[in-house]
Amino acid sequence: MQDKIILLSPLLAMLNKLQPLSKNLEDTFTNKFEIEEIKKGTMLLYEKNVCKNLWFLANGLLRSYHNIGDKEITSRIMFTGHIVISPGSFFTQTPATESIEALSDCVVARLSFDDLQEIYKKYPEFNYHTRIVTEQYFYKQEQRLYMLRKHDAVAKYNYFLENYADYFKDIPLMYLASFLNISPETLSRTRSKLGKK
Amino acid sequence: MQDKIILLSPLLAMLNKLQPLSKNLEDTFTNKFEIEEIKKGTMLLYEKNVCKNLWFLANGLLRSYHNIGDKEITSRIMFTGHIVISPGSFFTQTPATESIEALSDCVVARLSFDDLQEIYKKYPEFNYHTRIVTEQYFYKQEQRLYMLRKHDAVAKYNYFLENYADYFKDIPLMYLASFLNISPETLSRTRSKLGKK
DNA sequence: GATATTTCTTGACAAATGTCAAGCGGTTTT
DNA sequence: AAAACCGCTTGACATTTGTCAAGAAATATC
Repeated sequence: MQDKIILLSPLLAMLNKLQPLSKNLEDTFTNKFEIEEIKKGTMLLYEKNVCKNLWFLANGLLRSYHNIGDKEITSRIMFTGHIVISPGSFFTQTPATESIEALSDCVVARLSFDDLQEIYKKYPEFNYHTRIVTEQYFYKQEQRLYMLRKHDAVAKYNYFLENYADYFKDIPLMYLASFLNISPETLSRTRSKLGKK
Repeated sequence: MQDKIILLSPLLAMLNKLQPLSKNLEDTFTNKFEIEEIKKGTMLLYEKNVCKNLWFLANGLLRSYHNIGDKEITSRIMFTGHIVISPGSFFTQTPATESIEALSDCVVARLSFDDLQEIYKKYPEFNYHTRIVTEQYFYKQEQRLYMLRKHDAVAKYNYFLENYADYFKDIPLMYLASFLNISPETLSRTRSKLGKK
């Protein structure tokens, strides 16, 4: 339990900063989470399954991806401190169109959809927090769209450098390429053209 | 006032379906809106200004766009029944990176950011509704991202046909091209290749 | 209804990116 | 230590898309 509070503290701090949580809410919220340590390569969600959990990524790296033909397209990369779901699947409790995989050993805190609904029921004021958090993730996604619309690989990579580079220190370039929606070869050439910044 | 209720009725119906609004909340919410009839070509928001309003598009077509060099990139197209904001700017009340323009004569209902905050203050239960609505717009955006990651113009156009075509009946193809992140010429050739479906 | 303006299409060409294949270098495995 | 594996780079080439330009078609304006 003590461990749980420590692992969840960044999440709780963020929520309390938005608007202080009552003691009861904070306790209930904390209790519903289950801590899991998962190994690199573990699947958190398989495509076509319903995303029944939300995870707080206390430590590590995750990616979501889907297959097109024989290729894997990485749709998102998630870092320590992120709240992780497959949005369409979690919100509507319908089958996911993507899988979620651990890119490193991770520590995650898992909260089920059903438990979250119970929290909403008992503590309707929690909707305020999740509204704000959803808004934040929403416009981050908007920025990502902005990047993908950039004309060429150089523009995308420069935008990436200015806005995401810090997060990608430990990530294989092949996933970065997929994140930028370009081939690994194009990324490699772009980097050498720009002098490996 | 009667007009206002009629114009807002699809929005109110949607919200009431999520969870019935109290009479007071529904009245306050309705009262804060201002109806505006705007002509094709009117700007609702200019880049670099703060998006201080949310609009319910009761009738018509809007687009948001930003300039890259001497070109306009259409980022979104919004249809009758949509809630319209510039997300990053509205949520954080910071300057917008996009402009919003009427593609046709429109009827919009305008609600200011400040009035919305007052509603949240007086009626915290309204956070439930906006949480759900934000979630919905969030995963719609996710699907849009999915489309933009498709390999080539044919795949994008086919995905568009299956998922968006109904909405785009009255929209010049040049805006559709921008929506798909391809040039108008490529869209034209793609359509003729596929037999103008 | 004639004219002007805008949008769409088509062609020719250039540029960017993807694909396939080979090889390099580091890490892990046995 | 050798072998196997994985990610990265580089080259050659094919494919796709963008760009520029011209004309056709559609729409708006007077």
